[in-house]
Amino acid sequence: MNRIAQPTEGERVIIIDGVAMSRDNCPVRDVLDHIGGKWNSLMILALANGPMRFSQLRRFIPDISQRMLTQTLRDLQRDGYLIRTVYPTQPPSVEYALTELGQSLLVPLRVLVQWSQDNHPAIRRARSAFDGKGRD
Amino acid sequence: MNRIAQPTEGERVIIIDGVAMSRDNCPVRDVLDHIGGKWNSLMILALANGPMRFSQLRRFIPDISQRMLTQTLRDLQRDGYLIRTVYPTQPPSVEYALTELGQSLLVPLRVLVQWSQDNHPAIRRARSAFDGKGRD
DNA sequence: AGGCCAAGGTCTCAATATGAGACCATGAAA
DNA sequence: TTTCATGGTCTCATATTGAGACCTTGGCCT
Repeated sequence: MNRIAQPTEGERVIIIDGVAMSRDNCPVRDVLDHIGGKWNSLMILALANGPMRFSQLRRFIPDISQRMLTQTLRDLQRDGYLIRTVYPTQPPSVEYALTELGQSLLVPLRVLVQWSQDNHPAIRRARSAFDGKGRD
Repeated sequence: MNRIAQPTEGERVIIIDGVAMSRDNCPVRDVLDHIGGKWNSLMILALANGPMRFSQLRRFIPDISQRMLTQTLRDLQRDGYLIRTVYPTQPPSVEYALTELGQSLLVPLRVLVQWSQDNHPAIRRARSAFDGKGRD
């Protein structure tokens, strides 16, 4: 479960559960850094039950700015999580849909969602306990 | 799998897989926003196989700044994922260890890690395909 | 004795990321 | 004729993060 390898003299790269803790050459950090973005995983979940258009997503996630919506969609498209289809209507409408890769990411995301629901009360308790300790 | 409820006249809160897309009153977004931070989930994974001290973590995750290390640890402690123990040595040493809550978060995180490993090649392919499309 | 190092931080300042909001072209609806 | 919706981009203000100096105490080396 924990391995240590030394690529060059004196340097050690520590790997836990397949996660190299140094940024370079670590698949997991590469993926995590992207889907860990502020809006990315939420966007995947938003598209979970069918394609959506730009403005639709905007209304769907009310607190995302148009700027970040564009950028998040581009990032996810670049990584192959979704496809962008432009329909030549007037004005053109654009549809975003999950790819198979995107769909498959739903599985681990749902595990996380489930965990969050189950443990949210505990987290809230911890938080108020911590914040309460400030006073005396 | 998809429900719509209206808390106040005209307002609609859309819920997918238990994730309300509006920020407020959504347990999942509350949790996700925190563990989705840049260093948070990585830190949990770093502590997966035993407690560690501050400087140890710093060496472990070479590209985190001391500032963010402190802050990330505080956040995780606040949410109850880890405990901070100060040993009254000279100079004092501080140990960070996962709580039960933190340990339990390892389960969904590992699912995500597994997925990342499995799908990293596909993502890299998608990325270079996308970037290649820029030229002509 | 003087200098350096490590412990676990905090403080300041620069770089980067995000948010708020104006703007754009088009065509349909009012 | 003004207005709206489409899917964006552009600019500017505000967060968030990174880089690096600084701090205190004691041990080690010379």
